[in-house]
Amino acid sequence: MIPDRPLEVLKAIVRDYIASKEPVGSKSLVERHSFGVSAATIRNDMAILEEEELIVAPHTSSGRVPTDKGYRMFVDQLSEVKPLSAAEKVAIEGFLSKSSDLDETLGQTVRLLSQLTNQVALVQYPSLGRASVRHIEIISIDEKRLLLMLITDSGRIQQHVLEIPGGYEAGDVEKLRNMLNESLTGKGLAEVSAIAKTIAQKATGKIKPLAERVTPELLALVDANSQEKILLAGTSNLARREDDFPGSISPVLEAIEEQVVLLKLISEMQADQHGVSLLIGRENSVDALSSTSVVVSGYENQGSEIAKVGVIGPTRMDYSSNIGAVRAVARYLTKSLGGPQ
Amino acid sequence: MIPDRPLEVLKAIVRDYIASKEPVGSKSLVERHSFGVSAATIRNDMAILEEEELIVAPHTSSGRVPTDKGYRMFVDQLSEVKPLSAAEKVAIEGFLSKSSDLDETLGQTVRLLSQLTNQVALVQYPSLGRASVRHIEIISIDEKRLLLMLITDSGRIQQHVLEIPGGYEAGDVEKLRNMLNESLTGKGLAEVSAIAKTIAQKATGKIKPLAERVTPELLALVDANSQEKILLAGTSNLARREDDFPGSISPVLEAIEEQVVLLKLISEMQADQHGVSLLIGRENSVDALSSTSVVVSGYENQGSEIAKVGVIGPTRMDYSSNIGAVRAVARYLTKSLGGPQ
DNA sequence: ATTGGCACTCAGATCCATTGAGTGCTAATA
DNA sequence: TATTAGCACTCAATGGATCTGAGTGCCAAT
Repeated sequence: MIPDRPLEVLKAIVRDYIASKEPVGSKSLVERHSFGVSAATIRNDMAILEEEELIVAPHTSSGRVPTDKGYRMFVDQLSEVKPLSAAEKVAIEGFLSKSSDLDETLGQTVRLLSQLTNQVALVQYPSLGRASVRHIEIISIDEKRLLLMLITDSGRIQQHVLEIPGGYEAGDVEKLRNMLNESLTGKGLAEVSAIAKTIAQKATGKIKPLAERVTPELLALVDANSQEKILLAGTSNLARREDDFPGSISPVLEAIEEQVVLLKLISEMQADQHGVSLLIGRENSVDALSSTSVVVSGYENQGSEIAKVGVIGPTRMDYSSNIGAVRAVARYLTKSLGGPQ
Repeated sequence: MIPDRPLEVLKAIVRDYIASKEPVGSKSLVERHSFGVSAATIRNDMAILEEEELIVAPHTSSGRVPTDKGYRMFVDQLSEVKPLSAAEKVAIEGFLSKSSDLDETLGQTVRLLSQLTNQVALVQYPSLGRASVRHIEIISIDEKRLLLMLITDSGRIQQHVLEIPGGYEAGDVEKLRNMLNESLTGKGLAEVSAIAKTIAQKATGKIKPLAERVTPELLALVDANSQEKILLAGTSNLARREDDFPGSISPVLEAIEEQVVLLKLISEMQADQHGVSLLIGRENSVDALSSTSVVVSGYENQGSEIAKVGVIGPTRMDYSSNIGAVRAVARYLTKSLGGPQ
């Protein structure tokens, strides 16, 4: 176990390094903080920390820099996160209270979070594994085209335009719609597939061809729906911190734009005591992201967690305020989604 | 006017510089191209070009680099653009022929173009100044909520969830919907505002409160609809060309993420003989974009241009192939939108 | 108009000495 | 045993000084 003072020294090193980007040495430490001991003593403590691989020296005879493990210990020690300023709270309230449309809400959220933290922000679209059908609608656009809509109880609306080369009759569409709604409303998305197929088979007479045209598209909608998706904002915030990345930032940006990778990453993260979870540096498995940290929190709808929001930035980030911001935004988002329910 | 050979020299300089990123000197020019004259002669020609500010020397004794004006002359001379490879054509066909949903189509387009060109690609959502209402739909979601939809003839679908605190009756909704459709279908979006207001006033009895609740939201939808919007893809492609940007790329990325700025920029661009228009370096008025060039082309729906697609990249880009790709994608996009019409 | 010849320029590479923040170790001290 | 002062040592960074070579501009000859 690490004794007390060395732990304090570690915290001081992390804080100073985050602030200055310079490796921090024993002398500047005793200057900036009042440990009540001399630089030599601090040096002894630093030797312990180095032994434990919590800090490392970029080269012999230079200050120390926290390792991933050091950052990890730092955040785990973090008992309280920096609370948001009043102005920030107002900003959040203002932003999120406006609209009840899911797309808009998420879009605003991600921009808000990126401005709040000066990092790249991300919002995962609600995963719809557990969602269910609220309503299915079929609307006539013109003689040969229909608009098929799927509305889920999480508020997500998905639509697709269908060509009906031979045209259709309004009455048939009406009937089909009623059939679909009767059998599918309230059902989980996972069940839709099986049920819809039996409908297509049960359909008789004039309705049959229409049903056979529509149901596959409905399934496609369900699929598209359960396809995970991430919204990003503030990519330029990463670029602004260019020199926190050895070599070039471009591989980092590439990795972040790669939805699949990001999704896998955040889906594996489990919330900790603050309701926030984070991956520091190489704790994540993506090579290009080895000098970034990810901070995410889940947001909920109807009491169960449906997806995540968070930020991603250089390992050398202000964990305290980022954790605070992510947590706050996740809460407000939950509220905002739960509200109009 | 610039004589013939100097013009050829300019072209060679541009091409060599684009390929090598090194200022190009007289000697390497005569080596790589067969002008049939000596380096000294080329130097004379280069003096002319420099006189005309088409090229410039980074420092006294170094090769020359094209100026914005030089690039401009180069592209204006460009009689034919590089045709796409067969593989690229296949890629375009494959990508775009799939879906008839506008959102999806544009999303695919922008990703495709960014991959094709290795630049940042952008697609402007159709401007709806000239669009008209195809259909208005009101769908019941639950006892206290309605989904209001606006479908325009450009295929764009916009929706918004409405809270009706006091609840509503299905019949009233039906009536209102019919009223709205009767008076608004086929009308231009610009006219909707005035007409919708009179409907709210004409409404009587039970329908009146509902109408008064719905029409403002409808107007909001029209507004949101005519609000211009741009889709981006491949931001990391810019980062990969970091060293084409003096100082840092981050201001460039910031400017590009600033929708308003970009919109203004591309809306002012007029197509040239190839159906493509471009801004080179400082030809655009955005300071942060002074070392980027923008290549855009309009795409059409129903014969009239509705919006633009294009790429943005460092001034030192391969204009020929980028122009080719942008033009091709714009054409396929037009076809793809026009097709299901 | 073109060319060979030549002096000139200057960014970039290479080498070297200097500097100073920071270290690790040891012996003295509380 | 924990702390400290003292000191020799290390090494990145800094700032000349020098060298090199690609490339130029100009001129006299063709």
